[in-house]
This record gives sequence, structure tokens and C-alpha cells, in this order.
Amino acid sequence: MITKPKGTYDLYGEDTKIYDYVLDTFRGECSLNNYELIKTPIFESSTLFHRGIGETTDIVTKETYDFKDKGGRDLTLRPEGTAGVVRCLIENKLYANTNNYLKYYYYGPMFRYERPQSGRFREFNQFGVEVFGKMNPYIDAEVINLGVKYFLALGIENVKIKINNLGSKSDREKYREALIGYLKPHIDELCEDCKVRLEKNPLRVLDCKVDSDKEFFKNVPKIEDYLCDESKDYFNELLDNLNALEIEYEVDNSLVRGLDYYDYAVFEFVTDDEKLKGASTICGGGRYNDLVSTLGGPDLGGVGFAIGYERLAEIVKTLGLVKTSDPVDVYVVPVTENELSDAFIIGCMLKDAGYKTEIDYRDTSIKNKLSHANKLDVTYIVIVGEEELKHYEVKLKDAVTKEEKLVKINDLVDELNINF
RNA sequence: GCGAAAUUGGUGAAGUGGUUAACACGCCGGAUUGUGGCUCCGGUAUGCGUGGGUUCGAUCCCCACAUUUCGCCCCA
Repeated sequence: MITKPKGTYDLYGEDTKIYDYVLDTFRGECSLNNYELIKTPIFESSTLFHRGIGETTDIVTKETYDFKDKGGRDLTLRPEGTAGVVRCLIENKLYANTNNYLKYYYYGPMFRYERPQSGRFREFNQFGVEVFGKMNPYIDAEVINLGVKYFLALGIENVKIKINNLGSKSDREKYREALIGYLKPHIDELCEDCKVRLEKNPLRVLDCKVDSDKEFFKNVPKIEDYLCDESKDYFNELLDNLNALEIEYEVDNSLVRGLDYYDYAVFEFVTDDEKLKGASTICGGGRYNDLVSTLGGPDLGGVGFAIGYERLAEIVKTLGLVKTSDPVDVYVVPVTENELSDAFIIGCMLKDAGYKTEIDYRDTSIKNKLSHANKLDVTYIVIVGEEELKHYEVKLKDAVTKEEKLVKINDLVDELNINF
């Protein structure tokens, strides 16, 4: 038997209803905020991700699916959504015809070569938003608000926001040096992983679970002491805006995101529902003011977030937020095989009239056909029998009350229109 | 990439080194020939993740691989 590749999954049955629900709700929220759909390729030039996400991040160094195509091009399956959107923005000069903010949403599969676990796959789905334009704390608040309203619209209420100020690029550089300077003398006390982190991405040492309790950690330099006034003012305005919207947040100085391009505000949406083991962060994002120019575009800031579908689906499923039943309006039952052709035509007629219809094509007893209708969530049953057909009639049966009445085939749609 | 556990039908699962792999749910069919949620009866794994090995004989023992799950790493 051929099985699916490691870390992939098939989506079918009631899970597809969760997918539709989650995505439709997202589209609705984006539409309300006047964000446009943007679709970019699933694979891109490898250099896009190396230059955009950062050479030192694990996502790029060891988690991408890289391949050469038959023309010898170096390609990479996208591990995240932002880089492709930015590339598209630059390549198509989407910024050329407007001074206003450019607002996009996207969704689709992403790929990372990771060890699969529950709610974590090698092919996974993300959807997110990206807004481009001059840095503006109202825009960031709008983006966060969009996320908040989205989770509320889904029916998830215990979502909290963690937010941190990474400052400008030069702020971060100063802080980075201070951090390294402070931690270097303690290098022997650091865990093995943090020794590596100190070299590659020192900020990540901050959210190490092993080292954060240690004594020397209490006096570790804080990012806020290295922020310039512009960074601070911007961040405070953003927090003011969140307060004005009555969005609850927690400033978390240890919050560091995995992608190199973030600066100024970074944030996460976390849920702490006990029923959801481990899957705490369901959405992450932030501002990236240098990414567009780094990738060869104009000096244009950006802000966005990405939601991991698989974790969100787990939550939606666990909390029972989606009606997974899918009622059928009319179930058409020919009494015997002789009436099948008439039943077929009648069933198709009902579909043309807009009713969700199932026709029982099986060669089995009426009893079994009705029994099957009962197992489905059916509203009406149409019984097509020899006697009734002689008078151009069928029996219309209410599946719940079991009341039957004879209806002329020509009047069937009208009759249903009255009842629905 | 590292460490650990698991892998029996559509599902939940019991089970034993040796005739027909328990039970439950589901599904299919039947209970005097055109009517459904109950009841009763019958059917439903030629096979126990895959490939080797040990053995007279393995689903059950050993090895390898795959997949899943958990932890690390990383991250959504």
C-alpha cells in the first residue's frame, strides 16, 4: 500500500467542514477590513527565503524543502507566506498606483522539514494578512484587532495577546551586543542549546525554558533599555490604540520571533485552554520595516500575522464550534428499480430548483432506502412509486413528523418553497 | 537531527508460539412481497504496519525500516 508522506495528512469528512468554517470566517473578517486576496506560488527561488527570512534561522538552514528543477534552478517550497507576498509586491510594483496602505490576505500550504507532532506537519496551512505602507501604530492596531475579531467570530474567547517591542534595527543591534556581552561570561552556565543560540541568534536565549530560572538571568539586559525614543513612542501609541479598542494584552520582553525580518512590534496570539495540549501559539506576527527594501523594493514598511490552520482546527474541534452535520433537503426514493428513471429526473429537477438533493440509486428494498434516509440528516423525503406516477404524482414526506401527502410532480417545487 | 513509546477490521479494541483472531459500535442484508429511529436473526479481518530472521510452526520472540504519538530542537 502506498501511504502518505511523513508529516502530511488527508483532509476529508467533517474536517473539511472545519476547514471551510475557519477559512470562510477569515475571509469574512478580511473583507470587512477591506483586505484583498493575494495568491503567490508555492515554490519560489531559494534566494528569496535566504535573503528574506535570514540565513541564520533554522527555518532556512535546515527546515526547507529545496530542490533543483530540470532547468537547474534552485527552488524552495515556501516555509512561510510573507516573503512571497513581498516579492510579489515588488515584482508587480503593486505600490506604484497608490499612496494609501496596501492590505492583503493570503492562505495556503507551507512546507517545513520538521519532526511531526500533534498539530504540526511538514505540509501545513497558514493564512495571514500583510499591510504595506509607512509605519503607523494605527495600522498595527488594526491588524491585531482583525486577529482578535477573527478569533471572536470563530467563537474562541480565551485568546490572549503577547506583545513585545523589538525596536529599530539599530536598537536591536545595540541590544544584541549588550546581551552577548552580558551572557558571554556566563557561557559555562548556559545549556547546550543556548551556547549555540548565543552565537546564532542571541535573542532566542531569552525564551529558553532551561536557563530562564538561573540566577544570572535576573539581571540580564532588557530590550527596553536600548530602545530609541522613536521606538518607544511608536510602541506606546500602539498600546494606547489597543487600550482604546479594549484589547487585552501582555507585554512580554522574552517574546522573540523565529524569523529575522521582524522589528518594532512583535506579537503572538496564545490560548491556554487546558484541553489543548501544547498547541498554545496559534498566531504570530509583527512589523517588518526593512524586509521590502532588503528584497530590492522601495522603502516600505510592513506588518502582518500568520495563523497556523492545523492548531486552530484542533481548537475549533475540541471546543465544538462547528456544526459538522450537513443536512440534505430532499431524499428521493424510487420504490422499485422501475421508478428509478423518474426519480432521477425528479431529483435533478429539485437540484435545479436549489434544493440539496440525494437520490437513492440502490437496488434494494424501500425499507432499506428509508432507513438510510433516516441515518442522514434529511428534511424531506420524496417517494416515487408506480401508483403515484400514474397520476403524475409523488409522495412528499416530512422526515421528522412522518406526514405524507400526494403532490403533483409539477407542483413539487412550489410545495417545497412553501415549507422551506 | 537526538531520546522514548506505540502500530490488530470502517471505528474502539481483547487476545494466544499451534485447528475457524473475542467483544462492542458501524456497515450490509433478512424477519409473509411499497415505508424509516426499537427488537430479533444473519453477514462483515485469507489476516494482526512493512521486510527479514529464530522456530516443525508466529499476530504474539529477535532485527531492520516505515508511520504515529510524546519530549528536545525549532516554530504557526
